[in-house]
Amino acid sequence: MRTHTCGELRAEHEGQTVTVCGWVDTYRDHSGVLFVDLRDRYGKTQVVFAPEAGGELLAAAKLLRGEDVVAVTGTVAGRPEGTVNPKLPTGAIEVRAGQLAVLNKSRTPPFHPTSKDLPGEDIRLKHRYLDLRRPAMQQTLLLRHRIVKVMRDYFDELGFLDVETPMLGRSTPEGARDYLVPSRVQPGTFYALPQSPQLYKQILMIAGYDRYVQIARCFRDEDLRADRQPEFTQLDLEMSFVEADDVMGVIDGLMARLAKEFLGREIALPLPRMTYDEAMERFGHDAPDLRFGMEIVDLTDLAREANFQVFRNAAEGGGRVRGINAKGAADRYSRKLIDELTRFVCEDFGARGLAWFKVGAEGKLASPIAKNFSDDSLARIAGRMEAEPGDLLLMVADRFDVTCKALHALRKRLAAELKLYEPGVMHFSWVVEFPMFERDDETGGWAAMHHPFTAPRPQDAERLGTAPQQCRAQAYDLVINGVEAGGGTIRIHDSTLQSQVFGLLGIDETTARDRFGFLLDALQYGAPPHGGIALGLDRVVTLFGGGESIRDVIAFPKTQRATDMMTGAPGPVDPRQLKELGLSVPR
RNA sequence: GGGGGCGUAGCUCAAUUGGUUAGAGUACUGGACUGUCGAUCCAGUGGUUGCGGGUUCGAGUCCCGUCGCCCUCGCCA
Repeated sequence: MRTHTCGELRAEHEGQTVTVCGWVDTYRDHSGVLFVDLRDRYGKTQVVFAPEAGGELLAAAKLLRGEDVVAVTGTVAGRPEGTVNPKLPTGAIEVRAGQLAVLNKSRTPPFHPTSKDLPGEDIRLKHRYLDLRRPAMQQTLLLRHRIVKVMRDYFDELGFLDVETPMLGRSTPEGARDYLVPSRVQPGTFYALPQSPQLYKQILMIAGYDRYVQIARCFRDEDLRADRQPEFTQLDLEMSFVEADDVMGVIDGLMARLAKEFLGREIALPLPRMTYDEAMERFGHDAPDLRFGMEIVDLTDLAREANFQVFRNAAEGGGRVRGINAKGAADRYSRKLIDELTRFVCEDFGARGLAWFKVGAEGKLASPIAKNFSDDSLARIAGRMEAEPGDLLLMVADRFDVTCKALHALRKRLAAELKLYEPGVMHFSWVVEFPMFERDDETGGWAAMHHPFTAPRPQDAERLGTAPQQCRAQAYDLVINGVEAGGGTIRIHDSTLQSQVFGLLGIDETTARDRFGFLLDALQYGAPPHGGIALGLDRVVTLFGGGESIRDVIAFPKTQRATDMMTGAPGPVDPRQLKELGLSVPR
């Protein structure tokens, strides 16, 4: 139908007869002559309807409106002097129309894809077919395609095998809430959509497919965020006969290739690594944003000697007093703004208060609470925090985990407000040696921090029975710009050890056999040491595209209430369908 | 489940302290215009101020409830 796209015609095509197809982007009717910018995903080309081609053609063109789909046959011509448009790649030429076919008239659209005013996201989602016509969305989906292509090529070169795993699996109550699919054939039973292909890929290792990779769709029925959708995509991989270093090395190589391809940057390998404990100590979070400093400083020992009760009580009660130094920010934060920061850490992160000092001209700390400290004490705090005139010092005294949450949130917020990093910069790193277990607030028992198949470090295996809280896992998270881009572990390949971990997690033998019997069995038939990782593809694309929300890198995302505004999903079903499935819905 | 923000014309937004007939740009419709490119100029259509209730002489504005979208805490092995 078409001979060229709307993005490819140049001066060299002058004189050729061509047919271009696309959407009417804009039209400029000068009565005697009419211009139409025709748009497709490759670009825009100006089409001219002039009287020489006949009054009938011009009359037909006058009826064109935005988003009509047309085919135009005409001659490529250089534009008259002074009318070249340097803003368009095709701006040197135009197509002098000889024929016009209106392939499909458009209703007046609720918004125009190239309008400068972006409509609200709900409108964009409802009319996603219009939103996806926007050049920015098309570029993003192209970026996503190219990233996936680089990934597939990379893993193919390394001998990885792409294997598909089932979408209809078995529910495992651990972890996130499952999406369930009722079985018609066996009423009252349910499949679960995969939260990840975790168990299948381990089985593939046991089956001898020593390098597996998959771009896998995953499902988790939890509340949504800007970086969380109920269905999302993972780059999932697993390797046999490897240690953590090997898996991280493979991902290092992938990140280097992506950085080179999409940022035009060489990044130094191996990517920097930091232990979980160090990350919590220095940044208060297991996915620290390393694009800027403003590290957390511990003041607990100094607080113990201070007269300030809040600090003293925290320090002596087993808590911690820690702070951050917002360099040069004293003038930027008025008393009112600091009150807002206080409200922020208290209401959102459970802190009981926010202590602050502004560093004056001679390095003297000024604050409503300064009177509670001796000059010597203040000087030591200033020294510890490397305070200089103009700095703003912020401190939280509380349980360790509360200081982590509050200071991490503050650090993130201040960095954004103070523009502590360049928008285009990307920082890649690993956080390693996560704890095996964390306390489950509901049951009071132990819960797996990553998942129940994670192997402890060899030197920690014997502490499983004695000091589980001290066990560190062979786990590694890839962190990009303070975002957890992916995570993985070396798995347990020994059924005895696996049973022991299940036991610690309060999964008794009967339950374990019932749910994971196939895995425990498989582990007894020659399971190689293995491990892997999964990257959140949507997040990776968002990061490389410089966006804010993963909804913008997903063609058809869901809203915060997990609905699809275009299709209306989820929706009610016919009672007959329920009956077939043996289901009844309470009203 | 909790906290916060937003909701006014198809779209993007405005509307002073609660005060007369809710405006602008754009889109759309009609007209003018033979080189524009965010075309321009003239005219016009277009409103249950998300929905429901309340306070008031009077509500887009204040109060209560509710719905929707977004951010966030919890949640997310």
